[in-house]
Amino acid sequence: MSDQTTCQRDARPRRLILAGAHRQPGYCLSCGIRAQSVCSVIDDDDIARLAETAVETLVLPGRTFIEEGAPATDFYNITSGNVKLFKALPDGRRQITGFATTGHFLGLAVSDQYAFGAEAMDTVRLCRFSRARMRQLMDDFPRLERRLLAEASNELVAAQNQMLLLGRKTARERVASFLLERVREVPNPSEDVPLPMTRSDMADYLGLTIETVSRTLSWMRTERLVAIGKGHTVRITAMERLEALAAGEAA
Amino acid sequence: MSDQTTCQRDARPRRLILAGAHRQPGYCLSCGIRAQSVCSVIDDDDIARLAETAVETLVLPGRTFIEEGAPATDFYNITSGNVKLFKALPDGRRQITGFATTGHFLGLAVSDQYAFGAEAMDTVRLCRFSRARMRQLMDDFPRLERRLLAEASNELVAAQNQMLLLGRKTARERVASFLLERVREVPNPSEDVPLPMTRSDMADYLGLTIETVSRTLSWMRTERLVAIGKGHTVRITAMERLEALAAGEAA
DNA sequence: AAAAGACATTGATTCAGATCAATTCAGCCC
DNA sequence: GGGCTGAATTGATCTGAATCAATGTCTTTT
Repeated sequence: MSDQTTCQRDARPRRLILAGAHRQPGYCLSCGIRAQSVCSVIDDDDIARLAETAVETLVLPGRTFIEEGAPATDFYNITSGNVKLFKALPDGRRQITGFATTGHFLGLAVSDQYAFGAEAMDTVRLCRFSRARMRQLMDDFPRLERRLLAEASNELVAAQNQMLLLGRKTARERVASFLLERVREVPNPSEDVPLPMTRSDMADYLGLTIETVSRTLSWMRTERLVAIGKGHTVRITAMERLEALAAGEAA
Repeated sequence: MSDQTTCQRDARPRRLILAGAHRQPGYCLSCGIRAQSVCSVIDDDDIARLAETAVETLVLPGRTFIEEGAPATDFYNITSGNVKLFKALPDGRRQITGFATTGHFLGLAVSDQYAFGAEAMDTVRLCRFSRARMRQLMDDFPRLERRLLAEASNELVAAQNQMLLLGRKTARERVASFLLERVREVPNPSEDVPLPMTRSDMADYLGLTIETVSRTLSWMRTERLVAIGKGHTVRITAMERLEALAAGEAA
């Protein structure tokens, strides 16, 4: 993380790598900076062609860096940090469609407008490509396209799960599902699960109000399903029952 | 449509084509039968390698041909007909995550289980590939992979819209959004829009009950927003107002 | 044409979650 | 520590859509 300061265009990296799923350290495909988790190694000889159009950006917490409906000019790869993706209605109602973190690609759209907004939840570092550049990169590196297709497929599965949640699950089932989704982010299921978002974000993600989220968490505490810790953490204390609840198997 | 009877493996087609978005007639990539709407032309010389592993299947109305949670062995391309995709909870609650028709690909998943079920709404004709075969096809024909990525991107956008609908829209807004989605399927917005699904399907798609769907359509009729025709058709009579309602701009 | 069955509409009532309204709590900055 | 501010919790009440319950309308079968 020490050399993860700004975009080092001139400092030729040895290998050019994409931040992403495989969680091994390497260099960002676009800007060549060292990133924490990466995949899709591309060999040395390609560097010259690639290290050109790189733009690395630092986004401050709370900043909306993709505006829903704006012309979709760029394509992003998150190098570090957490992002919430959302859609909104004119009267302010909001639906968070997902959370994205290190390695995620954003802005993949066939349309010429962004279909969603994106806001930084903490300090976010990302690499920005033009869409033309992206197309070129996909032509040059079929692995990138394969990778994007895999990511899109996974997101589609997640989206289908979320549709089931929003369309058919009760408040308790929704919160249980959400907590289990968060648990999958930590290595050990019995340790504290960080919830790096506000109650308002949870509500907008789950199609509920902050009051209902709060009440439901309180209910889970009295039912000994979870222990609510200080500073936005939760520990699961009855995994089986929580899983049954999330799956809609409750009485 | 005349020669669209069964899979004609031995009858060598002149060109091998993928059913899909471009809406031009041609031959199915996998089995070589003539399909109504196709794209992604692949040149003659590839036929020998391709026409092998073809399996064409005819699916009767109401038949579930992809079972949620079953091993994801195959990959499908719909040659004709309409399909509903859904997820279900153990107690029978159901969420339809989308409708698929001619040209759609199904079963694209990184996981080894199908994330959703698929049921034929009418007589459906489809081509089945093994997943190994699919991988090979993608290697041989980069256009196919490009095409799948575009389709996945579009579906992702649709899924995000649906999440906003399910999480934050009222019953009236949901039904209005649904009708406008259907209108986009017909060439002329003022003509009759077919609704080839039952009230129950609409309810399971919109996260409502059949009663609420029915009541809402009746309300729209009395408000002169739509005219409800015989045999599952609707005509929009106040497009502007319906669009405002769907967008959540109502008073 | 009548009977059966599935689908759709309409009405009465209930209820889960929203809304409105106070507190209470957790950081933070002096 | 003591105020300050935004977030979270808890309580009281309301309401949109669900549920329960007929009734009506197509389609298919014989």
